[in-house]
Amino acid sequence: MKNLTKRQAEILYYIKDEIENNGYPPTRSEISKTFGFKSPNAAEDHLKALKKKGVLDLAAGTSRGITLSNQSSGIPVIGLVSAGGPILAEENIEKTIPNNPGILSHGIDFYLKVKGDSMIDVGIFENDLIAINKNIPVKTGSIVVARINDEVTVKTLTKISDSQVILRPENSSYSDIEVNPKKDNLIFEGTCVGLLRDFS
Amino acid sequence: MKNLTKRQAEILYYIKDEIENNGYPPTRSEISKTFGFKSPNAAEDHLKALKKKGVLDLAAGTSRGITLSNQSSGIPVIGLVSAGGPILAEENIEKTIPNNPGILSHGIDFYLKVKGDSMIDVGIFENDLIAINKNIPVKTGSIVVARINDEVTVKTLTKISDSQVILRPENSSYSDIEVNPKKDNLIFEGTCVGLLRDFS
DNA sequence: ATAAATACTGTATATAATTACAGTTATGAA
DNA sequence: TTCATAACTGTAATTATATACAGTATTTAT
Repeated sequence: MKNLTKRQAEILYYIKDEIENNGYPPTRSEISKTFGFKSPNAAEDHLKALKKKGVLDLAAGTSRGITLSNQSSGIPVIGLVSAGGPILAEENIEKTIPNNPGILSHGIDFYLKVKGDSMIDVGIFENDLIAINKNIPVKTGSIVVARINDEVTVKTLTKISDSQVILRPENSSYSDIEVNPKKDNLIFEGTCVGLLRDFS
Repeated sequence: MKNLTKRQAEILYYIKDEIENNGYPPTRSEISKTFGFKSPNAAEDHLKALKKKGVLDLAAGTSRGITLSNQSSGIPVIGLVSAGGPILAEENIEKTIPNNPGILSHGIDFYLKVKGDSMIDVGIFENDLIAINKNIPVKTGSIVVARINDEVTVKTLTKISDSQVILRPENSSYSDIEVNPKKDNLIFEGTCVGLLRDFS
């Protein structure tokens, strides 16, 4: 996705929101009213800019003819995470799947494709997609996505203090992972809020 | 949902389809063109009838102002199935959750809330929602929803013939269920195409 | 330094869209 | 039989909407 300006992002977000709430996109006038524009042409200009950047499409001569591109309406699925950069970096996004507000009780920032069998005792299997929320504060008992010295892992958080964090694999063949946040580089990427499995 | 006429169901389905494909609902003219009506008022009449029956809502003076009710856009979640009637009977529907075309590779007719632990070895846990497609022909190896003498169960289908059907619980503590379709009343309600779990 | 992009105001217009009113025909229920 | 519902045709008017053109001011790349 090309870099959107702050204003453009606001407008895209508003359109997304309107579609979620009303079931149909806003008109130029509605956009203008919301943002306080005195001319519908301000909205028109923004829509053209957003179209140019590929985040939406406009059907000519069609009222409310705004379609969000999959990219901007979908939720990214993260496969293997490359070392270094942020988890949501373009190179980590395997695909996007349509957003479904209301399907889970918490918001979903991304899906992570599960590797390995370290969580099978709680029914998380290889290739399952776990739904991650980045903003819920991590707490003991939650299943979290943690990055320890640049390696991304999914575990149950069983203890968290300044000097010791314990991450538990939910599989009796594995042992707890102890991390000292003062020595190791530990980042919590989010909390698991749901699971999606496709039998195909 | 009040009983829709065949025509009304066709029109509702078309609207649903348009929203899925375009991202916005059709106009009266577009509906009329699709169904060959010579007057946009035919569509208007249908919309009013559908609104009266509660399956959609119309925003006055608003182009494409059609919102599908949750009931008609969502997918039913089936909790406990009462004996007798069809699985999708109103009384079995616990709630509906928004439809998300594209989230799984097969269509979803309903979700079934899992009871018991008979499928934990394949990661299906109590209270998980399994996504069911009614129309995929059942085959060995699939996880199916079967109704045996009016009791609904989820198992792996391991053998199917005229005289013997074997349903396997995926939990080493349970034994295979053998059914003789000639003697017992066996109905396949659908095939499991996915799984949804909400950590809340 | 200059061009291009961003972020608007202001005006105007063709046309897209809703929606009312007046009918017709058929069907099933009271 | 008569009334309500369903399923349309046909016309028309108001208003909702897209969208072009002409500007202005600011910021950002080159």
